[in-house]
Amino acid sequence: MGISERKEREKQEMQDLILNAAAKIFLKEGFDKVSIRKIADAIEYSPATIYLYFKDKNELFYAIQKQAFDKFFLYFQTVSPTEDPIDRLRNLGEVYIRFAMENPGYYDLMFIMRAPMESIENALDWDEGSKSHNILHEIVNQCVAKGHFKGQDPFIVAHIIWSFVHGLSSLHVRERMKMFPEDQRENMILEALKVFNDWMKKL
Amino acid sequence: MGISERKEREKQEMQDLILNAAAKIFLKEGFDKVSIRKIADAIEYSPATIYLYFKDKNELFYAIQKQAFDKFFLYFQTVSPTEDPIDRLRNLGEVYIRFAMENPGYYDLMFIMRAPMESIENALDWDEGSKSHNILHEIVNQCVAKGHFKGQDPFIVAHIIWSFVHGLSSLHVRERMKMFPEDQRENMILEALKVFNDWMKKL
DNA sequence: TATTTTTAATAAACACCGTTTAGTAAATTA
DNA sequence: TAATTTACTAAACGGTGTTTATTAAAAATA
Repeated sequence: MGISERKEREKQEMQDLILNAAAKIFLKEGFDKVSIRKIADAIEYSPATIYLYFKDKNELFYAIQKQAFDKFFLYFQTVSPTEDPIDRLRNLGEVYIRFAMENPGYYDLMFIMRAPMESIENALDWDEGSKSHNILHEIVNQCVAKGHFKGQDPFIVAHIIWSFVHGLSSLHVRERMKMFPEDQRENMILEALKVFNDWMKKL
Repeated sequence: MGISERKEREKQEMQDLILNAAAKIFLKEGFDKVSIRKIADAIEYSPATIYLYFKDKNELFYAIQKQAFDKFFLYFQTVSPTEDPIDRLRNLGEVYIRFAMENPGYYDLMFIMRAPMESIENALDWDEGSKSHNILHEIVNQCVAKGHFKGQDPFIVAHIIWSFVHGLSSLHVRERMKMFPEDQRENMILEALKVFNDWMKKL
C-alpha cells in the first residue's frame, strides 16, 4: 500500500515547510525574533502543530544548523585540491573567514549559539562538527607530509588553526571589536589572517 | 544640605543590592535563569522598582560585565612584570585561558553574549575591552623592542594572539568540542596553547 | 506648622514567549 | 458501515521584559 509512503512524504514536506519558514525568519530578523507562534503564523498552522514535527525549539535550530553546515561545505568545495597543501591551508582560512563574514547568522548558529547544541544528547555525535574538523585535519596532514610543522602533533596544529580563525570570526560576529573604528575592523581581520598564514609557512 | 548626598548614597546602595542579587543568580544558575521578577523576589522589592535603577535588562548585564572585568584584571596582576617579555606573553595567555576555564559564566558575558553589548551606544567606548586589549598590546610592544615579531605590525600581532586565545576559550565555553572525548578537551586546549607559545618564540 | 510638591515604590496590565493537554474532525482500517 | 487511528488545534499553564497609573511617604515651600 502506498498510503504509508505518501504519509512519510507528507511528514517530510511538513517538516521542510516549518524549517524553511523558521530559517527565513531567522536569517531576516535574527534568532531572538524567531518564535514558535510566528513560524506557525507564517505557515498558517497552529503553534501546537510544530511540536508534532519537532521535539522542541532547540531541535528546530539544530535542523537549521545542518542547513548552515551544508552551505559551509559548499564554500569549501571552492578550495582547489591541486595546489601546494600550505597554500590550500591558506585558502581554507580565507574561505572560512569569508563564510563567517557573508553569513554571520549561520556562523553564529554553527559555532556560537547554545540552542542547537542542547539537542545533542550523545556528546560524540556532532557529525557536522566532526566533518568540518576532518577537512582541516586532512590538509594539515598533507602539510606535515610535505615537511611542514615538523615534530608537532597535527591534531593540535589543526586545533590551533581552527581556534584562531574561529576567534577572528566570533569576535567580529559578537561585536567585540567595538574599541576599533568600524571601518578598520574588516581590514584588521584580513590582515591578521594574512600575517598568521605567513607565520605558518615558516613552521 | 546633606539630603541629596544621602539620596545619592541610597541610590548607589540600591543599585548594588540589585546588581549583587542579579550576579548571584547569574553565577549560580546561568544567564537564562536570571529574570527581573526573580531578582525582585530576592531583594524583596517589586519588579518595577528595578527599572528605576537600571534602564533595562541589558544595562544590568553590562554592569555585571564590569564586575567580571574587574576580576579579569585581578588575574592579570599575577603576571610578573620582571620576566622576559616573551615569557610574560606566554604567562598572559595562560592566565587568560585559566580565567576562562575557572569563570566560564563571566567569560561568556565579557566576550560572547550579546546582551551586555547592546547597551553600548557609542561604538568606540567599550572601556573594558580597550583596557584588556591595551595590556596585551603593551606586552607585544615590549617583545618587539626585544627583537621579536620583526617587520610585523604589533597591533595585528596582538589581535592574532587575542583571537587565538579567545577561539580556544570560546569553543570550550560554548561546547563546540563535542566531537572530542570529554577527558581530552582540557588537555587539547593547554597543549594547543603550549605549541602556539613555542611558535611565537621563533617569530 | 500646614500645605504643596517631589520622590520612591508598586499593583496591575500589556504583549509576548515555549510547551502541554484535552478534544475534534477527518482519514484509514477492519 | 463501524471502529480506530491520525492530524490538527483551542485553550490553558506558567513563565518573560517592560510600562502605566496610583499611592504613600518624604522634602520643600509658604
